[in-house]
Amino acid sequence: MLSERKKKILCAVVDSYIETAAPVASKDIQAEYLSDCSSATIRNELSTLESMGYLIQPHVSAGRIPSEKAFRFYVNKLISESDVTPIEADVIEKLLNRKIGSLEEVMTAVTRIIADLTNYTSVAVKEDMSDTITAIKLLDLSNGKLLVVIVTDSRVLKDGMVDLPDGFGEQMIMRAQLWLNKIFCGKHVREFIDFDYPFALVNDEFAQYNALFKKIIDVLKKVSLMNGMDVEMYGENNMLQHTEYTNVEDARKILHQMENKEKIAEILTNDGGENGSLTVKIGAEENAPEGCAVVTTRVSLGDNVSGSIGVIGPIRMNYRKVLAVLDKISEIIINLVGEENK
Amino acid sequence: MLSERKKKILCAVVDSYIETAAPVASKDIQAEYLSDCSSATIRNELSTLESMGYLIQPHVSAGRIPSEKAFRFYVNKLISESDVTPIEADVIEKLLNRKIGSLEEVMTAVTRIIADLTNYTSVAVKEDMSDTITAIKLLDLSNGKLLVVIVTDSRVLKDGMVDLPDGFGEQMIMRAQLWLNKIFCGKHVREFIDFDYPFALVNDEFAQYNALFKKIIDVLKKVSLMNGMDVEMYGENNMLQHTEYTNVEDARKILHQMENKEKIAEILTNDGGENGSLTVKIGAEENAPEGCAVVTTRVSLGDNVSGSIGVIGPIRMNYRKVLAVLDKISEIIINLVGEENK
DNA sequence: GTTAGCAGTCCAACCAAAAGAGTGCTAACA
DNA sequence: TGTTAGCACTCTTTTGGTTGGACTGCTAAC
Repeated sequence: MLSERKKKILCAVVDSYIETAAPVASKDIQAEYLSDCSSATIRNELSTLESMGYLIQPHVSAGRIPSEKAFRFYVNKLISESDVTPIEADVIEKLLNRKIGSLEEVMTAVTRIIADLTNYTSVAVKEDMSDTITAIKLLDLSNGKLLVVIVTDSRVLKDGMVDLPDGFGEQMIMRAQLWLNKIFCGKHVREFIDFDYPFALVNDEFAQYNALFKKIIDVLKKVSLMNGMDVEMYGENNMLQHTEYTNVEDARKILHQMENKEKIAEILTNDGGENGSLTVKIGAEENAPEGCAVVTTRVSLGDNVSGSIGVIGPIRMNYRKVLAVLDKISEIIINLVGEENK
Repeated sequence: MLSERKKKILCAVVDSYIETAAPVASKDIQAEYLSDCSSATIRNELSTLESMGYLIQPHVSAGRIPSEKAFRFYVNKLISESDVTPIEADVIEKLLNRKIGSLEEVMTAVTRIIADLTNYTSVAVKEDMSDTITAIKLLDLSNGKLLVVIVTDSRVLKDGMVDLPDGFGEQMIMRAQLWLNKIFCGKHVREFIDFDYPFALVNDEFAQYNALFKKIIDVLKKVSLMNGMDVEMYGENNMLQHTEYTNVEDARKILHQMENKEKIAEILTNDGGENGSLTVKIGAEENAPEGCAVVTTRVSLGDNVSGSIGVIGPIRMNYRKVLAVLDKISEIIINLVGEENK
């Protein structure tokens, strides 16, 4: 267990390092955080903190920089003390209130707001656990095309367009629609990832529908590939503003990691957490992208839909601010969803 | 007018610079491109080419690098001699043939293929000149929501979802649909950018429809903002691979310019060009992003729809390859569209 | 008009020296 | 026993100077 003074000094190092990105010297700490004891005392403490694994000294005549363990300690402290300053709460609220619309629109708005406010990269993931098909609608666009709309219990899946075979009149479209509903309603979207066309289902009378059905199933397959997960990301290039990535090679690597949306989505969603809970993952061992930390909050968006909102930034991130912003955002969204379900 | 030898030397400088990104010395040219005269002769020529504005000497004991004027000359020569090598044509064809689907899918596939093949950034823009509304369909999703589908003569606009007011039965939805079609069919999508809700249009009988109509018009507005232009972009991060952007600050600037999709779309579309024509814009004076060049080809996609496909890269770009790829791609797409219209 | 040769310029790399930043240790003190 | 001042020591950063090399421009000869 760390003494109070050690805690104070450790947090001072982290705070200072977050601000300046430079090794922190004993004198700095004395001047800015702990004027009631001398730099020599602080040096002693720093030395033991280093041997405990909290600090790293790049070379003998340099100050100390915090290890990932130190960041972990710092973040735990922030969260446990719920030291989440309600700064800018009203700004966020105003920004968001203007943009209420579909869930997708909220996601887009939220990522933009967070990225702009924090200057890091922001991600939102929506997971749909249910996605049982409740209806399939065929809409004749009167130009030889058919719009296929797949409705699930929680959303309208991205619709696809299909060429209408010659000689398909309104009657036949209605019949096709009936058939499709009979076959697919109540099934789960994910069942179609490896779906082979069931010729047996279609008797001779409906042979002429074959081509059409095949195409519609292709639409279903495509949709099921997305697996009920929507990922929205914004501010990737903000990463380049931060001093840790001074050479282009590093920057390239970071941006490359960001391109893997599935991976990022997994990081955000893979440990449940309660509605409104805040999680922080630091560094590659904790499964964040290399050299990065990921702060996440989870929000429940209805019975079978849940979302994660996150910020990705350098390990030397302004956690205080990020946690505050995410906390506020999740609160607003939870309220918003609550109201809607009234 | 340049002598033949000057042309040869100038192109040699550009070729070499494209390959190595380093100033080109007279000896290099002699060794690799022009062994039938001495380096001293080449030096003389280089000196006059410099005074003509084609070359730049970073310092007195360095070789020469090409100016934008030199690149202009080089590219013009490539295009006029239609020196477009048909390399990799079959690769492109195979890749694309797998992905034929809606125009949107083709756009996505095309940008990915081009970006991967060239290692630059690729953009595709689809412009729709007509976009007259031919039908508005309201689809009851049986969960209190109404799906609004707006069909134009050339495509289905992104549909929006609207809450169904209480007590709206099938009959009323049908009537609303009739009304909407009466009001909006034949109008151009762009008319709705500054559309104020015309209360006068709605007589007392339809007062109850007011709220619904307002929402639907909001959907229309949102759609018209996109102004019939679809932009697809891929490979932004490829820019970081190129040696001109060695410091992160420059890289950030470039990527920041790429974020402005509207600007990029404008660059790609603002001078017409024929079906299959190739255009190259070099540097900021020619309206490309700073430090970049943009190679564009235009394809006609039907009566009122046209597209531009482009590559954005550093001014020191491998024009030969890029021109070849774009040329082939546009050929394939033109064929593809041609077949469909048969 | 072309070329060899040479002087001249500038850059890049290297090294040494000096300055600066910070620590660790020691000895003294409360 | 914990704290502190002071100093020696280490390592980095900066500076300045030197050298070697890369190219050119010019001159004179062909």
